[in-house]
Amino acid sequence: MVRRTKEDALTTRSALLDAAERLFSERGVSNTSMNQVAEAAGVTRGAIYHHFQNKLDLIDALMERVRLPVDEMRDELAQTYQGDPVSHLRARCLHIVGQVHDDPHTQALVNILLHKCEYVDDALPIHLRHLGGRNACITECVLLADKGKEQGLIDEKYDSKATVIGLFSLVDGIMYNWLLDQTYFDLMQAANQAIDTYLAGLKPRGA
Amino acid sequence: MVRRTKEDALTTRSALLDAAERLFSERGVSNTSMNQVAEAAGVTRGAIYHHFQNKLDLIDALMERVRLPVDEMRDELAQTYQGDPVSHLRARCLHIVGQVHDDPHTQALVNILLHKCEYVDDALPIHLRHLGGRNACITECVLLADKGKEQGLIDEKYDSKATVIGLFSLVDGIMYNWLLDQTYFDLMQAANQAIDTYLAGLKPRGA
DNA sequence: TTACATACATACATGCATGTTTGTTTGATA
DNA sequence: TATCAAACAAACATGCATGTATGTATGTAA
Repeated sequence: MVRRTKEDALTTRSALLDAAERLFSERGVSNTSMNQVAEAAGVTRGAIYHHFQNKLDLIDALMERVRLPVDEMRDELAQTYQGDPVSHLRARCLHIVGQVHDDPHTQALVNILLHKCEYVDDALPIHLRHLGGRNACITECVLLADKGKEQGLIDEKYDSKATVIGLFSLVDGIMYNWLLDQTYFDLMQAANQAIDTYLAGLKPRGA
Repeated sequence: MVRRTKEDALTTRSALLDAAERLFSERGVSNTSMNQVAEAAGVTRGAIYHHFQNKLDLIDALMERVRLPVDEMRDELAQTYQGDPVSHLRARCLHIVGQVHDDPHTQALVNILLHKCEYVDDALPIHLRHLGGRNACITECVLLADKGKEQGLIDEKYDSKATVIGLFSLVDGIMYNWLLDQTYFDLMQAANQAIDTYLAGLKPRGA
């Protein structure tokens, strides 16, 4: 059956994205063929190549559809936040982890990015978007860390950029390992304790 | 020219592993064909299929050749270490990072594991080895963390397993991000500060 | 020196993934 | 209502990756 109206076309497109997201996350990007995606969506490859140029374009649309946590974090960072900069950092990190924990779309996409695709030259545009968002987010958080140092909440000896990179790496690493084996530990508990530990370590010794 | 003596065969095998390690790390596992590996090693696919059953077997041999940092860490953990448990943990984490930083083979393999292969069912045996080593290492480090709590070096409120998972995730995340873009930050500096921060956060508040 | 096994190269068969092109059915538009 | 374009399906062409089978030259042991 051919979908005819524009709404139907959007339904098809959405079904294709859903199928791709699921299959990529389950079986890996390069291990999933366009035909498999089409079949899972109940159409043929003709539909895919009508809506998307190729597999990369399909992945690009996947990332376009889901706001990555770091992007959302940047938006919220722009808003005012009552509280000290360190609490602000903690809230944002926990928000990222929470989104991966609770939102299936986000979880699938992060899983794809961390475990189900290879960082090769062909996929460079996709990874550049990933990296670009992260770096911009880091840059903004460095300002927060600086503010924390000014307010005496973070020890002067710490370099702010390294501080933020460490914090983000901690969050990345926890999600990375949890997505590898979700039964091995509880994500939210581990994230809460680890972030608390790290942030506690930032305090000046005298305080 | 055909290699004839046993030594020559080992040379060929080694050249194949070198080529595979380089190509996989540069262009991704599923994006590199057996033919490309053979050509890079100066032989034909016949040589590969003589030495290895298939691509998975080739990767398996790659991992067999290089001792992963966590495996080495387990060995060293078994040895006696003068100093407190927390310093012990710090030294081991920095050793892992240092090995990735300094040893090209280790760096290539970790790069492959983190960025250049997809965690799909087909590659399960390889990833199981990876996970197994990590989990065993974590189990041993949990004992160290417990000892740290006994000695009053680590706050009682922290769960030891979560403590170790956080520490390992921090190390994983830093290597993960550094391998993504080695120009963005200095690995050893970031690792040193981040690990120090995390370990400092483990101390009891009163201390 | 003969005989066999090793260490490959070469050739073959197969299948699949991709990209493109063409065809068909309908909705939308004038 | 006639026409055009959208939304696909279906068929086609191509290339590559894999696995295997065969061939061959040489080291090695009896």
